[in-house]
Amino acid sequence: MRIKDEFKQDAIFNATVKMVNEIGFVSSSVSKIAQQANVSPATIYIYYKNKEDLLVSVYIEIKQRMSKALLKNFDDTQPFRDILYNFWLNGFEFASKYGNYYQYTEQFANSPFSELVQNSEIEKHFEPLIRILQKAIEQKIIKNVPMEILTAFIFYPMMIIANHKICKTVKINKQTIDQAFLLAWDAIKL
Amino acid sequence: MRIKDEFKQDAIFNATVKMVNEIGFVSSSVSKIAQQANVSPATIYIYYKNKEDLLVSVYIEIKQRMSKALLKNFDDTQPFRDILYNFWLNGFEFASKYGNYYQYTEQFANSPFSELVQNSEIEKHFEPLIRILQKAIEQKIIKNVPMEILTAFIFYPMMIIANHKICKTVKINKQTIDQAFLLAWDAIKL
Amino acid sequence: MRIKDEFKQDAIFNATVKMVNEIGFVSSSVSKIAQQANVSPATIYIYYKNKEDLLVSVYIEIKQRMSKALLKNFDDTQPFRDILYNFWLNGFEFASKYGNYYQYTEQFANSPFSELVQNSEIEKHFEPLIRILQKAIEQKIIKNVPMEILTAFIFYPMMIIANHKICKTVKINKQTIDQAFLLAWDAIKL
Amino acid sequence: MRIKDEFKQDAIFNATVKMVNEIGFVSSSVSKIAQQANVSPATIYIYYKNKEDLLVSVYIEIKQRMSKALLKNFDDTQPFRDILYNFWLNGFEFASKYGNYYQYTEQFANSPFSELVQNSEIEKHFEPLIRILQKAIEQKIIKNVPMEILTAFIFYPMMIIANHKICKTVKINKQTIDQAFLLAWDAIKL
DNA sequence: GATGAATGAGTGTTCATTCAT
DNA sequence: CATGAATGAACACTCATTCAT
Repeated sequence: MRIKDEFKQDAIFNATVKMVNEIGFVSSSVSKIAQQANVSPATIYIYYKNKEDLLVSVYIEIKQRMSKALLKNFDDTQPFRDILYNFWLNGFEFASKYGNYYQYTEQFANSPFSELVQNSEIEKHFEPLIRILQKAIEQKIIKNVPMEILTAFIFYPMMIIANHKICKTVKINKQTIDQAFLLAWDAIKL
Repeated sequence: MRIKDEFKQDAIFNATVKMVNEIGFVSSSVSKIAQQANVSPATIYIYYKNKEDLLVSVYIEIKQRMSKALLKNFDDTQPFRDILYNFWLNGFEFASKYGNYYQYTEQFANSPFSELVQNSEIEKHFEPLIRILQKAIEQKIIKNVPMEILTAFIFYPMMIIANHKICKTVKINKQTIDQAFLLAWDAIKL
Repeated sequence: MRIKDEFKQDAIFNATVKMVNEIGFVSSSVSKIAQQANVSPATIYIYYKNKEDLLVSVYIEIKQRMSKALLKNFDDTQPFRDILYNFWLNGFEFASKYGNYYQYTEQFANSPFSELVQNSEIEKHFEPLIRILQKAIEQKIIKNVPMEILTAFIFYPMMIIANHKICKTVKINKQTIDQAFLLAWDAIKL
Repeated sequence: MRIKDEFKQDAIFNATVKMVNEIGFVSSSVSKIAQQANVSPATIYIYYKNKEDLLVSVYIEIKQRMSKALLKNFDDTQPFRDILYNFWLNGFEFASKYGNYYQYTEQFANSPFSELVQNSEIEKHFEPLIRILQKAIEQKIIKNVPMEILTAFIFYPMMIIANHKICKTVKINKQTIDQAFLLAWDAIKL
């Protein structure tokens, strides 16, 4: 018998991201994705139970790659501010390289599909960051506010600014990235 | 000729928001919306050119109501910080009252439909706020960074935090709202 | 607005019977039926909730026509044997005229769909016959055995013999019909 | 070369009968049957040319087992009535033991597949019974009517009554079986 | 012999939209 | 203005069958 073709699975993954980016969640049909991947629609159902499973799986995969990228060179022996800054730079690098991944996750997260994914499933990948944030609170480096508020000022502005849609008018460069980081830092620091 | 029934148009508006909230953009079909509005599918085509027109119109309408709500009691003779704080409170009040509106805009903005709406069309409603932000920059009250960066630390965190999805674990109350405002303020202030 | 086209509904009914007769339950798809009825597949879903509803509705309709035909000239003031003989003749007449109806019911009854139809729903149409059978038992005209056994010797042999498939070798005529009735009569009479 | 695995073939046979009984002819797909038989779909195509061949072969196999069961202890030196009674008892025993076989044949016989099977192919197994029926006609023990009419009063009522579906209200026991036999006998006897 | 991967053609069903009233 | 009937095109998904191993 034939063995499962790793190349095919990858083609389906890429086709899914591409289609969702180009024509959106609403219009991305299984057959269009299949066509983009140069594969029969039926083949998709070998690798994924159904369309929902496909979309969710792609989302989780992206989130994993994302967390991996954002935590690159993560080193909790460094000063807290440096760790955060490194995280910040990683974010912009990832967003500029994989803007399409980001767009996919945004569309997914703002659809009812998102309820199918355990939030904890996603967040566990960011656990190291959460931990040093908590430590920084204890060491009175940053403000003692709920984690959700902290991330609202670190994570989301970064994503918003890095997202290419916003950046039509503003050129993103080292200076803007540093400027933005300063705002984030001022927001949270004690 | 009879005039278009204001009541029916409103029913269609509400049905559209409700359906998108309940079953998402992907599954919201014209006939389902019509059913929810107690109206024939054909009737929708009297008020809107097609489905796209319906979705876009609803989006713009919501954005208008939103800007109106956020700028309530806007008074540019007040100190800048008070204006911003008032804006902040309005945001949380709106989000708690009209979470469904917010969810609709999020789904819409993260879909390719959003490209059909002139960004300026939306932003013009927030023009008063933009103006006082620029004045505050000139007066060296806040940091001199691009407007997009400023809003990324004022507008988006507010929306994120106010959005009920986030608030499963954290109870939103006057204290958290004030805490969050402090972070936003520290982020932008000089 | 257009009103429901009685002609269309009839065309769908006939197309369903015809297709099931020609290519069987297994192969009769909604689109084939629609094509046969000169109608869009979508149109069928205006008149019937789904395929199952279509098949069941057609079955019930046929059964109603069938019972009506079999009980034609039913007159319970006549002698019991005459009533039964009349019923018998009606059966053969119906089968010869509407062999396709019979074939449909057989395919339906021997499929899992049959469980979707209340047996009582069908049997109630034959209630007059059941009543005179019971009276005949009380008057000691026929054997006192369960109703199911009686009908197994009246109804089913008639249907089997009348069914055209059987009759490839045997020519059905007045004589065979009378012969068969004699067997049925001898079977049940006391 | 390995020889075809008798065990596998049997598993496919049983799986086919089981699936058709559980979900009907219409929904019984090759892959579902394969899964039920713990076998790859491709394996089925080693033993059978195609799906049609599978269904037909299973039908013929069942019919063979059936005729064998019904003619158990067949002894044409016995009196005709005893032979028939023995046949009758065998029928009920088989039906109670192998109701699923019976259901399969009914679904098959009432589908267009049945036309693929030579009727003579099936009937040849019942040839001994046919022969003594003819002898009984010559000996003026039973009525001189076409064979199809005779069997319509012997074979079909037995099957109908024995079929478990009918027997929801009536308990089948030795008494009912004997009652029913009496009707059959009265029907055909001279 | 046996298998799971692979697929084009088909399934039942819903879609956005138009039409006749 | 308002409607439900009507539809071709598309939907998600499964089918019988073949292929490479």
